[in-house]
Amino acid sequence: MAQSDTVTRILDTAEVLFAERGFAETSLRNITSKARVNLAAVNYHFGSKKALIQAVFSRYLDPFTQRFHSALDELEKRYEGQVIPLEELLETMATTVLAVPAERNSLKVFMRLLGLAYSQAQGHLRRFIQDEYGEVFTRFTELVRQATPELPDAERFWRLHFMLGTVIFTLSGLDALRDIAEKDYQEHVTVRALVRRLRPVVVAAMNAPLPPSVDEEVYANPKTQ
Amino acid sequence: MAQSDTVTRILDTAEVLFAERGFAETSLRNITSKARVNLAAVNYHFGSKKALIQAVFSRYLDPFTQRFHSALDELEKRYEGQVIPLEELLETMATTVLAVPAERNSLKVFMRLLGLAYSQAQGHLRRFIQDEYGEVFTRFTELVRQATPELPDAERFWRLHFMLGTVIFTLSGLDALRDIAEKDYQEHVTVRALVRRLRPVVVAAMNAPLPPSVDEEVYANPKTQ
DNA sequence: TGTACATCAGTGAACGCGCGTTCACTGATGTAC
DNA sequence: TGTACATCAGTGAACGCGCGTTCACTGATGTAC
Repeated sequence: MAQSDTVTRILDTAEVLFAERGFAETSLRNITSKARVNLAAVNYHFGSKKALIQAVFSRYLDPFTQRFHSALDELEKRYEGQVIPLEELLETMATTVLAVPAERNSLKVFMRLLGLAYSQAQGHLRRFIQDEYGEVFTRFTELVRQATPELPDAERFWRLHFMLGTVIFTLSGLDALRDIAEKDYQEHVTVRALVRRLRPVVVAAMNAPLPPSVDEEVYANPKTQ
Repeated sequence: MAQSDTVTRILDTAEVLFAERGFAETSLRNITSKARVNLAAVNYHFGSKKALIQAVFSRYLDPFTQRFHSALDELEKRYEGQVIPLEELLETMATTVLAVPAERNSLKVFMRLLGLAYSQAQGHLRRFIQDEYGEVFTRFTELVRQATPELPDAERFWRLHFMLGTVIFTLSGLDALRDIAEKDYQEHVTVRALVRRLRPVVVAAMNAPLPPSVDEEVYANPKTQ
């Protein structure tokens, strides 16, 4: 086994198992036996299970942030100081998200991992991701701010997270949802088809009318459609 | 300790710990020591950890489905066979979701649990929820179908799940998001305030224009806002 | 009213098991002189 | 060119620990006659 093929095999196997069952539910013995690698190799190469989890994320997020920064650079150059439209920003993000894992056919895995990062306990992981990759997200939200000057800052913040929820929830639960959709509507759903469906929904959501301020709020007439 | 106060204490403690850290990360020893109850009591009263997890869900979902059915009955009576507008349906669902846990001040816990049900491995849990509570969800989606006749069935299916993602992701990650929002925008966010923000977004998302069919799809002119 | 027995909630201690991690070790390859 | 030593990837076996579950038991309350 040449000069750390082992490391790659551990990462490849770990990301699949983590995505399928979560971090706590996946033991190092699961990983190493499936990867046909010695149990002690994980601790030898990564130091600990925590560090392995972080390494799995880095392998996706490092190329992602790099590409996303370049894509945003290009966009800024193309618009020469003019405001970049929201659709362009969303499109660029979608394209980058799709491009990265395409190299190893596992967008699903990437999305499941992101979903887990948010929902699983693993406080260390949220901190790690924020520290290492928070910057590119900040850059993106600043551009979104310029593209949506009419939105109050807090409203924009919440709507971005609403949409983040939509995307992560849908794509990370894709397998289960796809099974239902296939059974009920006889259509096979690709990730790209889903992104096509997501586009108008996300744009409409970001451009939705502002909620009434608290004192204006009244009981809606139930007869108004 | 009178006639199964113990059961209540176990459930009260378990739901909080499960919501905070997930199922696998919460041991029976965590629960029983915090609830100041004997370790063996969980297996005595519930039979197993799995059954305890399901009991925690039933305690929320039983009253929820009951109230939701009544609310839908009332709505159908009020509209006497006419189509119930989408806004009414969404409003009714929101009201019911808010009403149930209000009785014990833990909407947050309820939402975290729902989020976990989707994202954690726990296959038994998804099956349990589908079997026990699938019916009311089916009834609701049928009413939504009547309210949105212009949407293709598959499109409606996906949009409902997009919105489910938004709600579950936002409310289940509420604490973390609230911390950020409070720091950056100096506003304290209540769940009710969030629901107020969610309303127009969800409506706009459901009413978004249909995506172009695959053959119509062309590269958008980057200059069009 | 009294006694014998059954039921039930709860307990304390132990069970075997799988976990992440550690440690002493091997054997191949690279480096210094 | 040859030898001694260092470095490095990888290994096999064991470590202690916390886990869910089980089991024999207690003591209070209810029921039958």
